[in-house]
Amino acid sequence: MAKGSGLSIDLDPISFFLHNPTVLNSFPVEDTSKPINQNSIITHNNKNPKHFTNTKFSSTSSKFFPMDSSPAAAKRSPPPTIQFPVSVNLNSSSCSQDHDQQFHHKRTVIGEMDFFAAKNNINDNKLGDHHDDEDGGGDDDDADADIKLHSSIDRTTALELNVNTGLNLLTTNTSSDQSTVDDGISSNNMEDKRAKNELAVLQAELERMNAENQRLREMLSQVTSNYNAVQMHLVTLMQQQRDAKAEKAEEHDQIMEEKLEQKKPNGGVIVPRQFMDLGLAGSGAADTDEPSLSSSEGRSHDRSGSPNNNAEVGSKEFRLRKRGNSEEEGRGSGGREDSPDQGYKVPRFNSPKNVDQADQATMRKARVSVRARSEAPMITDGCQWRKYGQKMAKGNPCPRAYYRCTMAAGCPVRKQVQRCAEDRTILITTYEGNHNHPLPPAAMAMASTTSSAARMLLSGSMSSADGLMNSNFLTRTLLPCSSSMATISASAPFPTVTLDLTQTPNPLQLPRPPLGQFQVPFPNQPHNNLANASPASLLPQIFGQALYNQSKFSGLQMSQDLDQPSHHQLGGQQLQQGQQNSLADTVTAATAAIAADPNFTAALAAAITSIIGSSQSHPTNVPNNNATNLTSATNSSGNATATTSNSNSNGNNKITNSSFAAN
DNA sequence: CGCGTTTGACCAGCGC
DNA sequence: GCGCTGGTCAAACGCG
Repeated sequence: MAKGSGLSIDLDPISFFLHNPTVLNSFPVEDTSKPINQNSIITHNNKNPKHFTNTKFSSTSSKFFPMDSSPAAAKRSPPPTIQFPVSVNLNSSSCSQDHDQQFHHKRTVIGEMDFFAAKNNINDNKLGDHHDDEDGGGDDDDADADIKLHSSIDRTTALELNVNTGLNLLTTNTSSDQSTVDDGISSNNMEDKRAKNELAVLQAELERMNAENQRLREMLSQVTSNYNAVQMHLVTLMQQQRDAKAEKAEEHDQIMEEKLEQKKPNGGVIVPRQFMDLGLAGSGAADTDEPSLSSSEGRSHDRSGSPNNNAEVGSKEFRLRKRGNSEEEGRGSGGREDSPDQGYKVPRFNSPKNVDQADQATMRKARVSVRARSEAPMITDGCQWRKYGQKMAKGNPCPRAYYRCTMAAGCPVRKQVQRCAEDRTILITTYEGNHNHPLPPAAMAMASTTSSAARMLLSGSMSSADGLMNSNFLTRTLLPCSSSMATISASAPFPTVTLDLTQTPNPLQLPRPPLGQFQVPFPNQPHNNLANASPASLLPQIFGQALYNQSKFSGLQMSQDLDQPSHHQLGGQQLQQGQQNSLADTVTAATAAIAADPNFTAALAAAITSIIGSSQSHPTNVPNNNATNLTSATNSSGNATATTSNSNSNGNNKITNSSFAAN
C-alpha cells in the first residue's frame, strides 16, 4: 500500500491542481526572454520552486496549459487557445532585479489589460475580491472561469489572464483584509506575505492530503491482511468441523462394520471404509459454502481412507497408514488403496449429498498452471512439497514431477512441475486442490491466487452450458500491457487457468535467484519491489487479487457472460492476444462477465489506477502489502499475460491442464 | 534411523 | 477388448 507519497497527486492531477492554485506559479522558470512569461511569474515560485515538479499536468494541459517543466516545453510556442507561460523567471536570480516591482507591475498590467479592460483602475485586490465573491472560496472555480473566459479571447489576452489567475489564487484569501488598499509599491511586502501565507496553507493542505492518502493506504493494507487472516481462520474452523464430523462418521462406520461382520461371519465383502469416510467427510465439507476446503478433501483424504486426517502427524504416518489400509483392504478395489475416489464413485455419489460432492470433485479438478522462466527445478511458493512420482509425459522429453503438499497431513493440494518441451527454460507448475490447513504468509499469496482462480473457474464452468470458461479479464484489466496471457481452458478434462509469465521482453525483469530454486517473492517478504520482482512473484498479487475479486462475482458473471458483450473494458485496457487469437472469442464472454458487474469493474479500475499511479511515482519503494505488490507487479510484470485458451491450442496441453491450486 | 527421492508397477480413463 | 496415457502408489534407495 505504502506506495509512497504523491499517489493522490499522480492519480488526480486535475483535482489537485484545481485545489492548489499555487501550482500555476510554481513552474520552473526556463526562459526569461519572454516578458509575458515574466509577468506570469509569481512570488511563490521562489518559495517553492520544486513544488510540483513531479505532478502530472498533462491531463490538464488541454484545459490550462502545458505544464511541462522541461526547457523544451518552456520554449514551446503557446498554443492558439490557452497557453500558459510556462517559462517564467521564478528563481530568485531572475527576479532579483526588482522582484517586488515586477510583481507589482505584473499585477497592475494584468488587472488593467485583460479581464477588466473597461475597469483599468481595478487593482489586483479587487480582482481577487471579484473571485472571492464569485466562487465563494473555490479557487479552482476561478481558474475554470478564467480559462473559459480566455478561450474566447486572443492568445495574448489569455496569457495575461492566466497570469492573473495565478495572482488571484494567491491573493484570494489571505489578503482579504488588505484588499482595500490599492496595490502600490508599498504593498509589495504585503503581497509577499500573502503569497507566503497562501503557500503555507497550500503546503499544509498538501501535507494533510498526503497524510490522509497514507492513512487510506494503511487501511487498505490492513483490510487486506485481515481478510487473509479471516480466510485462513475460516479454513481452520472448517477443517475442525469437518474433522469432528469425520470422527462421528468413523464411529458410525465402525459400528456398521461390526454389524456387517456379525451378519457375515464368513468375512464377506468388507464395507469399504473409504467410501463411508469419504462420503461423510465430503458431506461435512459440503455443508459449508466454502468450496476451497470441500474440494480439497478429495484425493488425499479419500485416499487415506480415514476421515480423521488430523490424527496424521506427518506424511510418513499418512503413508504408512495408507499402507495399513491397503493391507487391510487388499487391492480388492482395483488393487489400489486410493481407489475410493474412483472405485467407490458410484456409491459415493449415490449418497444424499452426491450433488455437492460432485461439485466438489469438479472443484478439486480445477487447476491453475503457471508458466515462468526458471532454471531452478521448482518454484518456491511458500509451501512444502513432497515428490511422490515422476513420469515421462508424451511429447515432452522432460519428465513430469508430481508433488504433494506436506505442510499438513492429508492436504490434498498437489502440483506438477514440468519443463516446456519447446523451451526448456520455461518451468510449468500446475496446482490442484485446496489447502486444508493454515498457510504461512509466504504461501498465502499463491494459495489464495490458485484458490480464487479455481473458484472462479469452476463457478464459470459449472454455470456455462458450453463449458467455455470465463476469463481473460486479467489480460484486459490487470495486465493491459502484457503480452503474455492467462489462459483458461474448459475443453480439457479439468478446467484450467494458465498464467503465462514467460513472455517477458525484458529479461532484466527476471533476475535469477542465486539459490537453486526459483524464488517467488510474496507480499510479506521483504525486498519485494519492482527492481527484483519476477513475473512469477507478481503473479500471486495480481492474479490472486483479481481472481479473488472476480470470484466474488463469478456467479453473476457466468450468468451474464454469454449474453453480454464485453463492453466494460477498463479504460481500453486490452490484452494483446497475438499468440492465441483463437481463444479471444472464448475469453470475451469471461471478460464481459467480469465487466458486467459495475462494482467489480469500478473497484478493479480504481485498483489498477492506484497501482499504476503509485508505481510510477515510486517504482522502487514497495511496502509489504498486497496492494503494493499488486501495484508493483502490474508495472514490473507488464509482460505477464492472462490468456484464455483451450488446451488444444497450446502445445503444452497436457501440461497446461495439469494443475490447479487453491486455498 | 528418519526423511525424502527414485522408479517400476498398477490402475483408470479414453479412444480406436 | 485392446492399447495408450496420465496419475498414483510403494518398495527401494540415497542422504544427512
